[in-house]
Amino acid sequence: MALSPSARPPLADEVTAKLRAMVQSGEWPLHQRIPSEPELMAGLGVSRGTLREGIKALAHSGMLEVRRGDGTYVRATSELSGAARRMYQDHTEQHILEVRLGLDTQAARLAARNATADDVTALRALLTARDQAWSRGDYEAWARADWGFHERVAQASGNPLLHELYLSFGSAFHQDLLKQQRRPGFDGRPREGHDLLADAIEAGDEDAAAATVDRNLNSCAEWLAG
Amino acid sequence: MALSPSARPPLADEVTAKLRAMVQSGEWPLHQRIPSEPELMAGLGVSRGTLREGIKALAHSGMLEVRRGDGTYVRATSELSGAARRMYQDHTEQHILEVRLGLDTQAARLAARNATADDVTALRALLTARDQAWSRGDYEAWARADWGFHERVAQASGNPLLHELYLSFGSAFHQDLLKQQRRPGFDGRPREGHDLLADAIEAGDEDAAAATVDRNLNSCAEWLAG
DNA sequence: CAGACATCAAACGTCTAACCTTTAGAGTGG
DNA sequence: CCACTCTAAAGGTTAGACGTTTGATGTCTG
Repeated sequence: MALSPSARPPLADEVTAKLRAMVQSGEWPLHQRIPSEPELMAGLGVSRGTLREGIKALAHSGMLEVRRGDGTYVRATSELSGAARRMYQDHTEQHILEVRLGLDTQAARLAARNATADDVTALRALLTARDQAWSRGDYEAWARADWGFHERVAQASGNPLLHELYLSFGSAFHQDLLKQQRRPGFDGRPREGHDLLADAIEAGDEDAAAATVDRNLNSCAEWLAG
Repeated sequence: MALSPSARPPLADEVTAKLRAMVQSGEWPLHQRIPSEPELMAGLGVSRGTLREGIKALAHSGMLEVRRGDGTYVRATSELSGAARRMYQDHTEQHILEVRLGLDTQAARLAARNATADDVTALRALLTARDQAWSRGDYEAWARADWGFHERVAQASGNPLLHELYLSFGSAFHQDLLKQQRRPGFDGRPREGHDLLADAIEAGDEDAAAATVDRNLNSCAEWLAG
């Protein structure tokens, strides 16, 4: 009798889901070590093999990193980032930049449509921080602020999917950013582009926002090629 | 002798890589069942637990589907699709469409820049097939041709990363397409938009190509909202 | 006291072997 | 021809054992 509410989902999948929930809920913070396998076995009431299947699934997707002889650490809060990072290794800088251009342009357009006053305030603050960091030669802070600005634009788009995609590709984008900045003669203070984008977003001018991003990244592409 | 170039990577990871290679190389075609666990154990020379870790990693990413009591089947050729599909469940139709608009627009622009004569020929052929399918009321063929057209544009962009991303999101995009077409009053023959896009690509007019996609999808969005 | 080295315990990596549950398909009887 | 039964195959799960790596502890030496 099929009364059986049975057809129960594989235990290992439940384990995977529970582990993912622990990470996404923040109970296991980023960069921190999670409990050892024996502890989790006891806590979840499953055998080691089952538990390891769950762990490895998340490890493979980049969310966890398992270090032999040491422990297992949280490396990302989303599962896309792992796959995205792996894809990156197979593609050139130019192709990455082209994809980013597509996402960035759309994010800017939507941000112009949907950004709140808080969004605009945050964007302005990040631009100020970016400028100050450059002035005092703090490259790391500069990169963080620059990336923070772009990521905030994606968030201001009001589209969670776009935002998450952007975050997932973020690590790679950010790497490119760092690579750029180390080139001789790079000037990290092109306020024009970023300020214009913030202006367009605040004004709600979608076309201007999109055009600004387009101009910024295209010049960036030329600079890379040159 | 720790010079050891050793520090060999986990065996399970090698297994995962080998399985992925089998799928991506096409040796294990889509929708087909892969060898059983005992066979793979013998073939790869690893224990069942190790093998299962590799399989489950790919299963979790959506590339394989493991059916208890039956076997394991190939469900996708990329690992992004699984994560992408999962993300889809958490987002609305509108947000999906917005992301697609960003990717589609960029694909069209790049296609106008890089498309070969073969690309254009293929695009024209797909449009013809699309039109004919609509005429004879073959919805499935219509959807297939329509999706094929868009996917071919992404391919013609000459950007493998963009193409792969597009393919990864393809299943979900296609689902939306089918949902649309079932609405009463839907006219699947808007040749204008698609033909104009093909024209722009053939002419190498980037701005026109991007504008055409923008117009098409925006009207589509309005139609969905209305 | 500082640094190099030896040692140990903890944690993950892998293997073996068994038993359970589910599934698809062959086989059988109506 | 259909429905039922039965069975072999395949994956699901568990248990225990041993190997390997890593980080930390402790000790010895200069």
